[in-house]
Order: sequence, then C-alpha cells, then structure tokens
Amino acid sequence: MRDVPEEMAERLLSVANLLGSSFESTRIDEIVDASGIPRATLYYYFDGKDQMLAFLLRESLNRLVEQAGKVAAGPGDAASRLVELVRAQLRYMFENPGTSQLLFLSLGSAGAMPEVASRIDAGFHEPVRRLLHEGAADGSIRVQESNDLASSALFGALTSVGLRCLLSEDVPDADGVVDSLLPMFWNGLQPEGE
Amino acid sequence: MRDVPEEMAERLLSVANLLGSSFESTRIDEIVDASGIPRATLYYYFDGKDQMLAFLLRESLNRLVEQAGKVAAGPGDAASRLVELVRAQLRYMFENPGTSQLLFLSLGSAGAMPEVASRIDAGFHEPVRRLLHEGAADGSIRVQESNDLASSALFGALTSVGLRCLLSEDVPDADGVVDSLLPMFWNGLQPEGE
DNA sequence: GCGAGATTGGAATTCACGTCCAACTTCGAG
DNA sequence: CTCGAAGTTGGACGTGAATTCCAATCTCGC
Repeated sequence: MRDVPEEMAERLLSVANLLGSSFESTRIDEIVDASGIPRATLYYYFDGKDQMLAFLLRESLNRLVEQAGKVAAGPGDAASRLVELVRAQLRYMFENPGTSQLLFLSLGSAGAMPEVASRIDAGFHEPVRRLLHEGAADGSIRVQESNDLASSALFGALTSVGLRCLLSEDVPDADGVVDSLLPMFWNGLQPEGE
Repeated sequence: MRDVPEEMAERLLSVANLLGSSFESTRIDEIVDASGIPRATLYYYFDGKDQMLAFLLRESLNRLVEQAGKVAAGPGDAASRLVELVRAQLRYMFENPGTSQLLFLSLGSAGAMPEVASRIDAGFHEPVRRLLHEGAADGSIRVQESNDLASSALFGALTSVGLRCLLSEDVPDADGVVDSLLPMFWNGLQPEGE
C-alpha cells in the first residue's frame, strides 16, 4: 500500500472523527463528499474500504499510544505512572471522541487486522504488564497472580468507561472520572478498614 | 417482525455459535447452507441480515442474563452475590464461545440496536448497580463514588478478560480466572498491608 | 373441504464496492 | 527546458451479495 499523503490522512481522520462508529456503515461516496477526496484517489492509495479502516485505526491508535506511552516511561514509581497512563488514555479519548469510538467499537473487526491487534498489545498491554511487574518489584503495586489477565481487565475497564462517557450527553472531565474510579482499583471493593 | 419458531432460533444460534464473530462477514447463502433454512424462509421472518443479527444478539444476551440474573437475586451478602454474578457470566461465555464472541465483539453495531443496549443495561449494569448499592448498605462492599462508572468498569473488565480467554488457544477454567483476578478487585492494586 | 397463513424455489432487481482507463498535472533528473 | 515517471481525477463499467417478488405448494384449524 502506498504512502498516504499527510493532508489526506488529516482529512480522513477528521471525517472519521465526525462519523464515529458509523464510519463502517458509511458509503464510500459519502466519505468522498465529506472529505473532498475523489473516489479514484482513495482507491489509488487504499486497496479497499477495509484497508482504509485499518489505516484509520492504525493511525489513531498510534496517536493515542504516543501520548499514553510518554507517561509510562516518565518519572515516579510504577503505581503513579500506571495512573498517569490511564489518565492520558482517557484524556485522549475525550479529546478525540469520534476516532476513539471508531477504534474501540471496531475491535471486533480488528481481529482481522493483525497490525492493529499487535499495536494494542505493544501500546497498552505491554506497558501495563511492565508497570505491574515493576510495581511488584519496587513495592508500589501488589503482586498480581497474572499480569496478563490484570492488564486485560484494566484495558476493558478503561475502554468501557471511556466509551460510556463518550456516548453520554455531556462528556465529563477525564481526571474527574479517573479520580472517582481510583479508589475502586486502588483500595478494592472490600469495605474500608478490613 | 414475526415470531421466530423455536427450532429456527435453535438452528440459527447453533450456526452463530460455530461462526462466532465471523457471522457478520458470512454470506446469507452460507448461513442458508449451514442452517438448512431456505433463504426465502429467512426473509419471511427477518427484514434483513441486520435484523437477524439483532435477533441473535438479543437471544444470546437473554440466555446469558437469565443465568447470571439468578445468582444476583440469590442468598448471601451483596459482595458474594457480585462475585457469583461475575463467575456466572464468565462461565456462560466459556460455555458458549461463539455466540459470546459475536455478542461482545458486535457491541459496536449494537449501538444501532436500542433493544440490545437496553438489555445489557437491564441485565448487567442494573443488577451490578443494585449490588453495589446493597453492598454499601450491608457493609460488605466499600462505598463507590459512582456506581454507574464502577459498573461500567466491571463490565468492561469482565468482557475483555472473557474475550481474551476465548480467543486464546486453550480456554481456561472460568472459576480459575475469577479467582486469579479477585484479589485485584477485592483488595485493589495497593501493596499489601497499607 | 376450505381458507389463511406458512414455506419454498428460483428469477429478477438493486445497490454499493471496486475496476478500468484515458486525460491531465506535477515534479525531479539530466 | 524537456522528458518521463508518478500522482490525480472523472466517469463508465463490471461484479457479487443482499433483498424483493411471485407463484406454487403445504399445513392446519374449523
């Protein structure tokens, strides 16, 4: 597949951000109208709609991962970096509601896109697993029976909460959401003082 | 839409369980072959493929909810009922891998199916919210800042972990998975003894 | 036996995706 | 500047899958 020109990528991403998860059911011609990119040009760069979707998922995932990845490598103990990573991802989702919806609601189709699936692993699961591991070492996080499962659970919780907020009337503040969920994940569901 | 005959529903569900998430990309004619139901008959009962998918999601969701709902109303304090609810849902997923995959990976398309979305709320979120509320009352669960967000997080964590297991080579034991994740949710990520 | 609804095969239609191509533009190398 | 390769585009066309249509049965309850 050819290298997609910068401007085309921007236009497509902005259209995707408008369409959100309805992108998949949108006709090519509508995308043509909305983006101003001629159909023939789209087909010059993409092998088909699927490739186009894959490109968009890759692209928005990369941007998300880039933002979120910084904090994982930042200063502080593992626990606080983990919190910052979650915070960063939620912030990104709220700032890019459409593409985030598209990305996370398309995870089904993403099964057929190895690059996307492995990017999620490299961009989210791997860092989280590492942070859990580091946290166990530096004593800032309780040892988990399975970092794999734990990272899956965190991923699901995060995206599910994010999507729920995106689909609600007024998107709340990312930090507020994290703060209000933090006790549940940090102290657990057990009653206080036991 | 007409009342779908019992046997047809069974056949379709069993085909769906075979196809899993690839159901959506499967041609009608293949479904005809696999199910033994003539195409004209399918169109007699369903307005189209979408309606068919909606029916299947509704149906499998109902079965899941039925199993999971029992324990939520069962004996024991709120905390243990919550654990049992999670256990029951995971068990159901592992017993019906195909339809579960289809169901949870189609949540994107489910946005366009109000009945499915509201069934998830009635079948999962509402019971969980109630259990969190009860748990806060009977002292078996820590008070949450937002039961809404908490139930979203639990839902996401559960389905994400469930799907991950379904997509892995050998599906592990549901109870084992719950047991290995329980400490994370019950005691939280904070290091032991703080 | 009869009438309404269920069931079915197969032809016909529709619709969106994707292909093809020929004309035109851009742009860098020589 | 000139030439050729690559990019860009409009529009006609082909194709495959979904969906509709219809007429011929079939199956019941009455």
